[in-house]
Amino acid sequence: MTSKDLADLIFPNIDKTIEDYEKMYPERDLEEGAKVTRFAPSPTGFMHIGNFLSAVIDYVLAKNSKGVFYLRNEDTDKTREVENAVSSIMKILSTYDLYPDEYEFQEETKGNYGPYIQSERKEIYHAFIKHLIEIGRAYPCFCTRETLEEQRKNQEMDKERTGYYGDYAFCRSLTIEEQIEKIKAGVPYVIRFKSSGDFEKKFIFDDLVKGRIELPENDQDVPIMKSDNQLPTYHFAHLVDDHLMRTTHVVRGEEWLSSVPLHIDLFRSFGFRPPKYIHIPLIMKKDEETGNARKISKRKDKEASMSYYEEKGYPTYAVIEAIMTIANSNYEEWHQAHPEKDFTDFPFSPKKMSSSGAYFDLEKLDNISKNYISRLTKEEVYNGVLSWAKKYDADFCKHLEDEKEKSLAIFNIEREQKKPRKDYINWSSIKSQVSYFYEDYFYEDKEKTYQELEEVENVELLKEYASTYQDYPTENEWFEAMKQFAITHQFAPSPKMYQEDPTLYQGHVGMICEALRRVITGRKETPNLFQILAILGKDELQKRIQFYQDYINQ
RNA sequence: GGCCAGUUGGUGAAGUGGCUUAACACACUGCCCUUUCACGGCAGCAUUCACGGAUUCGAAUUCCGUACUGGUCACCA
Repeated sequence: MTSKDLADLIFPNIDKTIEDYEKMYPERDLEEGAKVTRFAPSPTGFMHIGNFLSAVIDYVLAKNSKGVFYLRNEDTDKTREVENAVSSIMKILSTYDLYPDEYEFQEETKGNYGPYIQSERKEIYHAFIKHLIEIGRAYPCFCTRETLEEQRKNQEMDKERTGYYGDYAFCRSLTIEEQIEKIKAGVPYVIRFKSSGDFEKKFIFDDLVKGRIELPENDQDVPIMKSDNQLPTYHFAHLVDDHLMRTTHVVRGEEWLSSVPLHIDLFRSFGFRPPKYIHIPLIMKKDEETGNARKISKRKDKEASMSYYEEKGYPTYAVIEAIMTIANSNYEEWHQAHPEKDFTDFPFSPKKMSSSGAYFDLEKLDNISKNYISRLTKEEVYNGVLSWAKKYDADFCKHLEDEKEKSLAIFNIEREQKKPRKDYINWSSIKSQVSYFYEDYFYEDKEKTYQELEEVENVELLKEYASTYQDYPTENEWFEAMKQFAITHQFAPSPKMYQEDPTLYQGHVGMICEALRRVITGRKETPNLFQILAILGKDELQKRIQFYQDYINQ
């Protein structure tokens, strides 16, 4: 009996060889230096911001070098799989214009290196495992979970390193006859990789972010194929897929760093050249309770999920910029210097990436987003809010559509000028900032509209002002008229004059403006009053003053 | 616990032996502008780079130790 017999017994129907697959998936014909990257999520239906970071980096790396960015569905753990997970991932990627060059679900972009769904690659994995068994680098292991658990406890008690290695790798020393016998008897088994490392020896490799890393060589005989569904574990799928799909750069979270010696051992067992590794820092968050940094968690932190940014209505570009800033902190500077360039043109450098965990700063995001929205045209803002409202606020959406011209005018307040107003943080925040413009919201509930204001005096004066109000072509003319109105009612035309001798006046022009602002908007703080008046118009102005009077007289 | 990595202001960070009396951005504070808010302008915000020691004419930058934080040690990725 030889290892060949064992391999044939385990995989009787596998007849393709490694060479066959090498021919089927040849080296990619790309320009010198082109990078092939992949985004390889497991279909849990949840897009973590850390995953997104790696997707963005993958994308930039590929685009930057005229390479290929592909999507691979890592669905080897069928117990965690969620329905439609991949389509929701695709949706997020496309929201941010991160279209994979290759993936399974669309004919025109289906690449030549598929299938891109791991559960459909079983045969390929089996061929590779079969080869490993034949050359004596893999073996079936019949240990039950219970015995392994027990062994681990014993190791802990003896203060030994835990795991399946050395003398603890019990099934490693089974003879081929014994192995065949057990398989024929139907004993369940996993396939383990026969490691070649020595834990006492140092293994040195270069990570593109972290630089040179020294780790112990791998001496663990890790499972590479599961017993129940015969699918590979992550480690083995990584080897087979990234080799056959000709990935040049593997971008993943730093939680994988310590398994690199295993992965490289795996690559070497086939004589393959391992890809370059880019282990990116985890995205952290300050824990409220302990004050310590901790990995951002999908259960506790709403901002861990990419869906948060969509619900809040952050413009996609703002999110990209915030993410790119984590990737390389000089991104903002670069983008300011090259405003016409796309983020994919950014010369991302793994070396420049911080190697410690980064906080994703929501305040910074707000700032980026604010600046970004301030640079948009009124139409762009309108479309942004509208498409957000379509999904999340049907009522507001209706107002936007029914009163489109007015809405455009609102969004244009203090916009078409050198330094545009910056007060919209994201699409979801806009409604509350502009609601008073819309009659339905303004007149909905007197108490609510005026709840935050102390009483405004001089309502009669405002009424009189309203009767003289007309459409002024410029702000200057409006304010001149306002000053004139102030003077005829013994108000100073400027606060300075009033302050010089308050006894001469009833007040100053600003006080009238303030009163007016409060009465017609229900707020103390608003944008430019002239532009608000221009949008509302004389009739509405008078109506609102009357509304206020009814409110205080009731 | 073993192994690995990280530690620069409130935050993200630049910085790889002298040009650093530590860049930039966010946040914060004060003043100015101003009919409110926002914008904008000006000013302030780490005499110091977790701590201790060593190397050096010279260290945030090199080395050693300590502390703290994170990662990893699954038939999960």
